[in-house]
Amino acid sequence: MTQELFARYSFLLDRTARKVKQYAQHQFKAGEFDVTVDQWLVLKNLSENELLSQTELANLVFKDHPTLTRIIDLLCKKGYVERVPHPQDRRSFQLHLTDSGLEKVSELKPKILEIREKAWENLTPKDFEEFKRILDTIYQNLGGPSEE
Amino acid sequence: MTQELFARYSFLLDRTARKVKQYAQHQFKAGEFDVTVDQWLVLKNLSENELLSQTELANLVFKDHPTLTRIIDLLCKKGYVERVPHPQDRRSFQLHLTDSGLEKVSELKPKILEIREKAWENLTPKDFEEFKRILDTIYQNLGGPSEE
DNA sequence: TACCAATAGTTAGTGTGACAAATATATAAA
DNA sequence: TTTATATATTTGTCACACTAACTATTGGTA
Repeated sequence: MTQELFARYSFLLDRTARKVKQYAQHQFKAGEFDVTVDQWLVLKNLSENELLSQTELANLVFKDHPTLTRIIDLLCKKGYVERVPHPQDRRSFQLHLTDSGLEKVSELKPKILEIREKAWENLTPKDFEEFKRILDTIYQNLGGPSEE
Repeated sequence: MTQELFARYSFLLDRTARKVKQYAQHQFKAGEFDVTVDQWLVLKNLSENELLSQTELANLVFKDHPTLTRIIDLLCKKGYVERVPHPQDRRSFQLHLTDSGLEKVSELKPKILEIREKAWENLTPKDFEEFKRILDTIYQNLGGPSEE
């Protein structure tokens, strides 16, 4: 009987994740941020780790390689990122934020933190801990690597 | 400073939702279920509510109309669902599970409940309550309708 | 040196999500 | 009745997730 509930929770999880993304995307659009939510995730990680390869970046943001290839294509087209040939390994690139990309990150960072905050109204720091613990447990139950 | 954490939680939420879907999809494929996770959600809701219109169904599963149109197209192509013209309103359809669709639902239902259960190992019923409460709060914070 | 498996990245195909716009029909107002 | 507005669904476009297949390169090994 509780079994029936499990399916329900996976539904709520999916629905909420989509809502969170959709809400952020609306705010991004309203503020004319010129990037999508996923593009922002990539930009932000690049600003925190220079000279990553695409594989390293893929592991950081938990996206697969084809998806990342396309996101980077788009960010290159927008002039925020450059693919620099790796000096030793001709198969790979070092990803590099352009000046324009750096500027974009510092411009958007505070605005996006503010947008993200909205979701957590009426919730306590203890709730965050519980939420994180449950999400991580689910992730690991399904074969994901545990958080370091 | 806690601000930085918020962005992190939205990342974990997205990552976990994708993992849950990915895990289920792998099991669906291994079991040759012949439907995707989203197609299953639609089938299941149709089995619980006969003669829905697409709009009613869209509201149940929280998908937008174009997405639902396409999922139903695929389910029709697979022979699980039929669009029956609405007797009074020529704009709309009544969605109808075929015999094959009914059979598919009863065949898959127990298997899928079992798959869903996996995510909740090491978690208590109290955790489920907390999780549901937090997810619903986030959903409502971002403008979603509250649960009835 | 020649072969071979592993790795980095890309491309193509399908399904889904969001959004805008179009079509057809229904209903209400003038 | 005519007009206006609202509703049900579809179509088109872009972005992302996942799979499979492909190219190029690397590094180990016979």
